[in-house]
Amino acid sequence: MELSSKYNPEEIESKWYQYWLDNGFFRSIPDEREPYTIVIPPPNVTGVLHMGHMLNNTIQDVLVRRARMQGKNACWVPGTDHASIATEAKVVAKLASEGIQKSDLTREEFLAHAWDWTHKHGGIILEQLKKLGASCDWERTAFTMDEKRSKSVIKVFCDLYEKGKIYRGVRMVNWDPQALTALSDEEVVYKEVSSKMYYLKYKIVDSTDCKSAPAFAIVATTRPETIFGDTAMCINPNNPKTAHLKGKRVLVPLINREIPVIEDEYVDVEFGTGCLKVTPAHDVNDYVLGEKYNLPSIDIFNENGTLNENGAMYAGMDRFAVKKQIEKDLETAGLLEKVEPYTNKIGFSERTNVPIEPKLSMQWFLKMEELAKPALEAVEDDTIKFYPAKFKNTYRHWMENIKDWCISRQLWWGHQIPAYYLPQGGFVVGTTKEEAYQKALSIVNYPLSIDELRQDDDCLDTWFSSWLWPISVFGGINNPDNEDIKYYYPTNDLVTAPDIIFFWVARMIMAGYEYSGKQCFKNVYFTGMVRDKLGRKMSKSLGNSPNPIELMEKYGADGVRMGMLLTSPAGNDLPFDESLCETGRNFNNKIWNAFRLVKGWTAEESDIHPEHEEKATVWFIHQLEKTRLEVDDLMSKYRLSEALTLIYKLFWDDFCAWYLEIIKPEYGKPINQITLDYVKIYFKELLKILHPFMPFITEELYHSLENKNYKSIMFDADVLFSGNIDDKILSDFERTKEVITNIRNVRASKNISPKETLHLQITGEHNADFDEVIKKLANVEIENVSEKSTGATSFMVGITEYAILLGNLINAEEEIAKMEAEIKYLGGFLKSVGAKLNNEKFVANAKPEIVENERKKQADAESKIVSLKESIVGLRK
RNA sequence: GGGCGUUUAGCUCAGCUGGUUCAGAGCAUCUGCCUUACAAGCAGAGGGUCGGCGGUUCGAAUCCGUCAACGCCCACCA
Repeated sequence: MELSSKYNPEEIESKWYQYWLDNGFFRSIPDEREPYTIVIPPPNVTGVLHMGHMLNNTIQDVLVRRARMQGKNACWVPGTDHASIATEAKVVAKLASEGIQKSDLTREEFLAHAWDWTHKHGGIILEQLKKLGASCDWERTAFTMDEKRSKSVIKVFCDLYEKGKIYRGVRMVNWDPQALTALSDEEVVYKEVSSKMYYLKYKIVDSTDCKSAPAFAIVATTRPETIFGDTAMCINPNNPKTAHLKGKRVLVPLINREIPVIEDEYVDVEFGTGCLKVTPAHDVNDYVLGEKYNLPSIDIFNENGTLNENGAMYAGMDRFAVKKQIEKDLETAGLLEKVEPYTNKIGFSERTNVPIEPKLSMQWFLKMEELAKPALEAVEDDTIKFYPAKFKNTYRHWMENIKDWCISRQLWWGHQIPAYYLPQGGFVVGTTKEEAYQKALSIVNYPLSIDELRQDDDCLDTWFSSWLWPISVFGGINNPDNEDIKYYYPTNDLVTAPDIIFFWVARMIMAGYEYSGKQCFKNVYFTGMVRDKLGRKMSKSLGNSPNPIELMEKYGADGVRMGMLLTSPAGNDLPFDESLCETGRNFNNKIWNAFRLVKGWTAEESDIHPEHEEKATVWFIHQLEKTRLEVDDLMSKYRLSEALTLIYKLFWDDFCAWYLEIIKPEYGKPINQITLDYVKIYFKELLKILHPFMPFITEELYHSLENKNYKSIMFDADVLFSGNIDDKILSDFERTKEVITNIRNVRASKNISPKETLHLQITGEHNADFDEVIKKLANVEIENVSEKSTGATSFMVGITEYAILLGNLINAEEEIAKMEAEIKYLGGFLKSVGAKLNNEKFVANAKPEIVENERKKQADAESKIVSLKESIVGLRK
């Protein structure tokens, strides 16, 4: 069969993925083997694959495949997240485009649309992951809102409520007037915006305008539209500039409502005018002041950001329109002293990108302090390890200052809060309406039918389901003693991005201890953020995000996987450039062509194993095993890109550029059978080391290499070599490489064809083991001499001199100049070594082996100079 | 404002507890090659006073201090 000189991934990739699926190779069920478990960070159910997913899932697949190859029972649980806000927003937008308003629908109708949408778009992303080669156990695919997960969430809510950890309360929340829901602090993004500072005039009650006592107090604010919610003005008691306001009352502009002047050191004397308007309903700090001084709180907004009846003449207008209008009206009324441009930071909704409105509302909260304790400890003492460890700092800081978690969201798409309100006030919590009803009956003293219970309209924050993920995917909440949870839990590694360390990672750790009494995973690998090569975040609006599917079509999944991994140290951002995929593709091609070469060889039985082949074959096994150990070490530290780079060099440089070149027979000639057997074994080993990184091409070649009926490379856990690595063989071969490179250099500089055999003279200590290798790769004849001939150019490797006879090609002047430069360099080197050795403190303080080494360096340099000088004398003859 | 981190070749990064000629790798660049596995390739080469300054030490890319630039997180003076 004629093989193309280019590797063509498309057909091969789909073929093998189907083969893996058909044979159930990703399936995992508990058995006697050691388990290895990863749960996927569930992507949004209606999302599509982006580069962040590519990186994250490639890493997980590498870890899972590696564990599987090591003979562990590897289980990678896939799934998706219902993503309340994001999904609901998409559904609302889609309905709007059809002329349907959410408010026109009942909850049931809306949810029917949402499920339709979910079924239509859901799972696309999982199909895309298959293209990448993700070896998930698809039979375990879970969804944060499927029946089992929903049951878990409700059970946990009820349990936490029973334990007194969940409570209801009026709190200042971040209100998203577009999504019509409260957001957690983590869902608010602060952005710098250029706005205006308005200086408003509040008339002082019972004052007349004169120089000593002005009639107005000036308040600086960026939000004049909120004056209708003012319930006090605040000054700093220590500020002489505002001392005249003490004990006074002032009038809110335009509506002339009287409010008191209060005093608190919170007010910054330096900032603005020293007078602060206090609007407890619409500002977090004002809210705190309001609590402290028992101020009334006037809510002036409707849920959608328009003003309510408290907004007087502006009732019904949108907050932004009011801001514009009120500026004009204040101006007209002579109550606006001035307006200045001002830059400040405003919170925006992460999901809808509209400015959030601090708003008082009734929400559900979860007490976090107790939950945080074991979770903080586990990370502090490395029970749960973070890679890179620097994220421990971030984690600690958050956990030590943890606030209660607002878990309710005013959405329909999600888990509805299992609290049921009673007709005459109060509520009960129960996993089902029936259970709640029974509880209600036990506390009310009036006749009650089940239909009179009204379930809370809100649903739970999405993260309230994802924080249970590592347990709930194994049914560990509903059935804590089942086989799966006992076997797979705690999971091994979690691979995720650092931006959800609080949202998700911290909360999973807490839920883990609360609901299993154990850590939920052992290691957390934080990936970096994928950026473009200019360092910008990838985003749809910039259009700088490549389509992963197209990338895989262009470079092959293996090529893209390699491209992603080549430069992605944990926790550091990944500046992605398509050329990385090109490198990956080129490497695939290299592997492919190495295979073509080996596959094309015919073998010849022979009793004699040619020396160069035998020696190189021994060398390569040591090189292979050395690299394997280094790779193991790097992988244990989650240094994936370094491990991959080592494998890359092992294959490209050591295997192809050196080993295959050494043993390659002349065109059309057969190769020695023993050598061929070894080459195939080595090739197979290389494929095995490569497989976690590049699953497709390795599976293809593994099967093609020999006609044996292999099952899959995925389970080939055999270890080829268990002997000791012989460092001498490795260092001797490194010297051999150096000799060969030097000879090639001579050829290049003298323009001598590789076909012309040269004569090499060796003076000094030299291990002849690899002489046959040198002869073949450098095309030389070798002679050991005590003194080299004249008319030769020479180079040194260590303290041995290698001379190539060039006859009349030699240019004595050039040679002398070269050697004199070398002598000069060595002279400088000797000087610095000598300085060290003559320094008594160095000799006294440095470790003996260091000193000994310096002595050796000195002796070597001296002997080199001697032989160089002799050579110069020889050339001058 | 508080905290964390980064700064080494044109680019992306290694360099662990100071000491092997320790200044490295890959990519990019340059030179010469279409040599029967691979031009998506082969053989070579050039390129950095390790962000600045100061200190500790016999010895600093490595440890300490300080400054600067950049990045991230937290807080949010209206």
